[in-house]
Amino acid sequence: MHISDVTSAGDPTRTLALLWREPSTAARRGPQRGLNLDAVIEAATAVTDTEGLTGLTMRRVAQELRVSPMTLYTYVPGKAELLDVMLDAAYGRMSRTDTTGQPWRVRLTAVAEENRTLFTTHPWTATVSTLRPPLGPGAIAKYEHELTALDGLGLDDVEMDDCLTLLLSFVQANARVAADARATAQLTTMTDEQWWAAAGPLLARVLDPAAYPLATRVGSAAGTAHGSAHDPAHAYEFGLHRLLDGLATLIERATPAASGGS
Amino acid sequence: MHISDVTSAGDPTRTLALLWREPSTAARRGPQRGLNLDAVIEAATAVTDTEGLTGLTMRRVAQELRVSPMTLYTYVPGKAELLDVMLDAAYGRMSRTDTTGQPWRVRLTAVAEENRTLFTTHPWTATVSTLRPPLGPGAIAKYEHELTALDGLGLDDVEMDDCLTLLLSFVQANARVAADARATAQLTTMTDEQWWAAAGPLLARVLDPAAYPLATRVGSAAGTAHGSAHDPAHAYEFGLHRLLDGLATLIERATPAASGGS
DNA sequence: GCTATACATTGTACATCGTACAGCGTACGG
DNA sequence: CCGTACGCTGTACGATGTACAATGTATAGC
Repeated sequence: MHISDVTSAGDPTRTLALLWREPSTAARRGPQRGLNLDAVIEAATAVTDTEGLTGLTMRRVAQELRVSPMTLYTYVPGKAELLDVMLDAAYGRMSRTDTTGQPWRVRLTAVAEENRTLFTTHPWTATVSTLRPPLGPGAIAKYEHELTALDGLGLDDVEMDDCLTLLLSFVQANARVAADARATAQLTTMTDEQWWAAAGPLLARVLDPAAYPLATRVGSAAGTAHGSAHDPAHAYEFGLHRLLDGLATLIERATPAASGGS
Repeated sequence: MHISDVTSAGDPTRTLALLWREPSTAARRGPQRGLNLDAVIEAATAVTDTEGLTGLTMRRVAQELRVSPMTLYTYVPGKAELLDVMLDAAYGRMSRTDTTGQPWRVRLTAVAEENRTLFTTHPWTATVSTLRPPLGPGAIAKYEHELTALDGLGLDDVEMDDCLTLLLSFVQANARVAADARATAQLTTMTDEQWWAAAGPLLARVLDPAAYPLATRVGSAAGTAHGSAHDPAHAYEFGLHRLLDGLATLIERATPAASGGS
């Protein structure tokens, strides 16, 4: 039922120490640790990749590591912080294409594509809120990299952040739909196509086409065009083009010389 | 912890009958019903408006109606279907401004604004997945109304749906941030400003500005420009303008005559 | 009017979650 | 060599959605 979780729900000090792997100050006294933070992150990520955010439970991760559930709390203060470090680690592992010298459209498309790949390989990353991002090395490196794609276009600092936020928000929104589709399909054991195939005829019985002419016409046109009333891949292509067109009027006003390719 | 839920997780037949208020075929035999579906919807909506989606529990709604939790199952097959009818009811109550004759930019801005108002008055509507929308009278009326804003612009049916989807997806993504902010603030008893105020200095200690020049410069510029690293209202204005600019190149190619206002 | 039946309502119960807490055993600092 | 800090674990609690059986009520058919 539940799909999305919050990050950074814990104490910022503790979380930041975790993210930046601050070494423990005091000398270790007790027994050897059987695991380490990265092992926990890896196991948790593996579980969540295959079973979704609903599958991410402390018990499940512990089982994966052949350890009692409570043991995880030795390495992580709680589930929220675990999600934080998982996210930062995923950011850190993203591929970062060097597109210096290329037209800005190519550079922004690459940024979008890199995030799209992240959301594809780790669908759960699309559904967590990044309002309070994990301020770890991964997230910072990602931010730095993505800003370079917007550097030298005549935008001021705030505009650069605005453009990046808009672009990433679009890619994430698009990926959420795909993630939702997967989660819902798993939850209801019914794919989207099956659901629309079941709901469509039923709807036709109660729906008066004369009362809602546009809805019925456009709805069925869109439904038949892509498979089943919504095609994330098509929406991505369409949306990205519109969005870049929209950024173009801003960017080319700032630097009339810079004409983006494609 | 959990913010987002899925709609339409139940049997489409049962859900559609509920949405369209199909009268029960058989004659009523047992005791009088003490409530009705709309009362349940109203109570559930009131609870969720004030306490968020996490506050929406069957027990809580039942308590509001001074009834045992299991009683709700007389009026609704389950929580998923309850969310469906709640959403459709909220759609049905949305105000629909008549903007016929106005320039397309004005019309689309009105559509965006109406949805923004929905997400403001009922924040939870922004966080539920509408991949499988509640196909009730409210949702259909909303779809019909919003499509009229895109009618007569020379777009084909699929393009109309594409444009609307993109626009609504943007408004929803923006509203999700605001909803997340509220939920996180409630969960951690710490506002966004407080969180950034706590995390910022900590981050400055571990972050090397030389290694991440753009991130530190742009990050702090954006942070000081709006209150705290992200301002949903600003992002909305900025994004909507870019998005309409992007749609302009599509629309004005379709109908060179149609020049949008603003 | 009487009874059988359909239905509204409810208390109890179960599986699942995160995690607080106390106990147990280990290995290092003095 | 011993006290103590720390890793690890079993048990337990409150919260969730909802299945199930029991209880009571109002109507249909006679």
